[in-house]
Formats: sequence, C-alpha cells, structure tokens
Amino acid sequence: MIDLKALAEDAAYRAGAIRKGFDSADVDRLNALNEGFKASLAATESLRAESNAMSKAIGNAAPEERQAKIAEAGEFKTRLQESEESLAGLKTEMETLALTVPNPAHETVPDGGEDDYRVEKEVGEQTPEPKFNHAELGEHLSIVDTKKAVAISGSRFAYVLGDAVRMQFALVQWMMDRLSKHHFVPAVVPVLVREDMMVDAGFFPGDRDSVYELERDELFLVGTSEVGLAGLHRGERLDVDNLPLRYVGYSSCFRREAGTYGKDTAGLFRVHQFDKVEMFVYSHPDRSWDELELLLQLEEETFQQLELPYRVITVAAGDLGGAAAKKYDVEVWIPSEGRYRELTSCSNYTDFSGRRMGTRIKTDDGNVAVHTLNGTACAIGRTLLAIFENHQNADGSLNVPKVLQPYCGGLEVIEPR
RNA sequence: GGAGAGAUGGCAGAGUGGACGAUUGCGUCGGUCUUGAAAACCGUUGAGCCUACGGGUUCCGGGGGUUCGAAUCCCCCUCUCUCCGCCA
Repeated sequence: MIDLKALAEDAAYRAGAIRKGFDSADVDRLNALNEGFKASLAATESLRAESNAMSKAIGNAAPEERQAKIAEAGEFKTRLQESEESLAGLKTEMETLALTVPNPAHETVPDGGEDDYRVEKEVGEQTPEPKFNHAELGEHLSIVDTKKAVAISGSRFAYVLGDAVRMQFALVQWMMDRLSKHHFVPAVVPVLVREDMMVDAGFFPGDRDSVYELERDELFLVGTSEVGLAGLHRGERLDVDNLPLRYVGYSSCFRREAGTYGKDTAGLFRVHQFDKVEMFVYSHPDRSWDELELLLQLEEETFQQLELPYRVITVAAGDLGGAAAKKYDVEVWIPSEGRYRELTSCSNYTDFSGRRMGTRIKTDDGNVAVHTLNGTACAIGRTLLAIFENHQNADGSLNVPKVLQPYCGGLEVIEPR
C-alpha cells in the first residue's frame, strides 16, 4: 500500500509511481477520491456523534420521555445510514484503486523498462563455452532428470539426483553458516498461505496469475519464502532497539510461469518448483538503504566464493514490480548462452509491505511502518546450473566449488555414473 | 473427520443490553523512601482514522444482523483448546 498522503502532497513520490508506469490520471482520480472520502468521513462522523448523544440521552431520560426520544432517534438513524452507505462506497472505490498503485521508484533507479537496466559492475572473467550446456550436463552426469519429471508432473519440473543433491544441501548449509555471522535468524516457513497474506506481502493483486491456487482450501502456494517471512510480524509493533531484524528462510517455491511458453524450456533454469534460501530484513526507515547494500554485498560474495563470473544491474523503474522501490539483480555468466542470467536479486520495499502488514515501529514521531527488504541468498536450481556451466572440465566432468567441498564430504569432482 | 469449550488491552483475567474503551492483578514508565538497589507506597500506562488541534470517531478474533443504544443478543467465518478417530 502506498502512502496516500505523500501521493497527494509529495511531487517526487508521485513521480516515482508514474515512472513505474502508473497512469497519472489515475493518481488524480485517487487523490480526488481520497478528498471526497475525507469529507464524507467528517460528515458521517458528526452525524454519528449526534446519534450517540441521542442514545445516551435515552438511557438517562425519565421513563415518560423515553418513547418520544426513541422515535426521534429512530428517524435520525436513517440519515446516518444513508451517509454511512455513501462513505462505504467511496472507501471501497478508493481502496481498490489504491491497492493497484505501485511503490514509487527510488530516485537512483533508471527510467524505462526491461532493457533499460544500468550495469553497476562486472566481476570475474567470462568462462569460455563448455562441452555441454547445463541441461545436457545434468543428463550426462545423471544428476538432473527432466524427462522422468515431465512424465509425472508435466513440463517445467525436474528431478535433482545424486551428487547434485549433495551440492544442494551443501549450498543451503554454507549459506546458513555465512548468514548466521550477520545475525540472520533461520526460518522454515509455510508455503501455503491465505489470500490476505499474498496481498499484504505485496504480491496481490499484481502477480495473481503467476501463483498457484488451491481453490478448495482457499490457499495459495508461495513463489518465495518472502511471503512467510513478511508475515512473521504482522500487526506487531517492533522495538527500535531490536532492529534490524534479519531472517533467512528456506522453502520450496512454486511458480506458474504463465506467459513464458517456449522460454528456457531445458533443464533447471525455469521450473515450476524449486528450492530457495531467502534473506529478509525488517529495517528502521533511516537504515533501509544501507541494508539493501548489505544484501547486495552478501549476494556478490556468494558468487565470488563460488568462483562464478557475474555482473550487477540496477533494474529500471518499469521492470520493478509493484512492491520494490529499487532492485539489484545479480546475473551470472552462462557461457553456453553467451550472456548473463539472473541468479539472485535484492529489493527494498521501503514501507510498502510494512504498511499493509501493520508492522510498525515506535518512534518519537509516533508509530511508522517498518521498511522491509528481501534478497535471494541462493536460488538452488539456478546456482547448480551456473556451477554446471562454469566449473565443467573439457572431458565433461564437473568440479565441485572449493567452498562447497567440506559440505559435500570432501567431494571434488563429479564424474558420469 | 466426529463431540464439546473458548477468543477481551504487553500478559493474566473480570464483565451477559445504557454508568464500559472497558474492574482487577502482573508488567511498563515516573515519583517518594534509600549511599545505591530491592521491598513498600503514590501516580502513570491500548491502538487506528479525521481534525477548523477545541475535539470527533472507530476498534473487545473477522464479517453480517437485531436495537434509539451491543464486549454483552442472533447468524456466518476463522482460529485456539479438550476428548475421540487418523497420522510423519
């Protein structure tokens, strides 16, 4: 949820929403609705005050006066009801529209759409094209099987097998160890959540099509553990002294990938179900931009230590999604494709989700919505795939990255079985 | 899945149609006393929204309803607990 007051009064805030593609006519319409709502609220409340006073008077009235007063109050009530109905109508209209307004882009975010990102840095030397692409290598080493998965679940599912599974849990354990040094509290979160949780976390109504719905139980399968982590302090007031609160979630993630037919059909890159380690931070508003830089730094270190060449981009305003005010993508070099592909990202949602969740902090200026941030610690499927491509030997065997070897029982090389 | 009980402020727990935004206890914060602390005593202490900053209004799990008036009565939903069944 955006800050309606800021949208009306703060030109920069308004401009940030419009840069994300929101119609400026709708901003005007929303502001007008808000004004109308406030006027109607004041009118309704003063009628209500009158009505309350009348009721109170009945309680205190002498018995012989009661009937007359009750009749009078009954007549007055219809006026109040009319006013209440029109107020409710305005409120619904305003809230429905307000929910569609995106969190304004930060001033450091470039204009434009998907292709208008800004490259911040490139690190590492691009690996030459390997013998096998990631999908081929997975089959070659019998550590990924998509054909069998298709038979039981349809396209975009995969089995991860054998030493790849050892690497998967090595990645998880390694991340947990590293993040615990930065006081991230580990969390395994619910992957089935209610609709209002999807709204409050900032995903609905915008991303509804990309989420699996279990209609019979009125539950939704989350696309990221971020949903569960964002809901952890719903309705709470957090103590300033405990901030920042950092969590690291682990869960399976489910995505419908609607509208991506024909894209990335091979291997693990784009599947309906994958496991992910996710960072999530509750921050004081004054500190959230520093926290974003920390998340980025942690993500970069991951690829430095895994010895994967990468670059960092700042995503352009039009490609940010509803909730993020700013987002970095960290893209790893995929030599078989000759391009960088997104492996992790981190975003500052500022107060967008905190306001919906009712997660607030007590400050000298009263209670304010907490800022929330999230960042991918490790999207496991894509990380495995990047390792397949970048650590492949000429003979088609695969080197286990050095930092993961201790977590894989000393395993150094994966050979065909 | 079946049967029953419940949901009230930071926590515990009263309140069953008008005096209740809510008794009380604990906790919180401030003070008295004390070299300091504890104890004791005195006081303080929920949140949202609107505001011409005087105030107004809403909130007792959520949503509807009855009534001039609802924490209290009625309906629906959600959740929690107990017993049975099932189960990693």
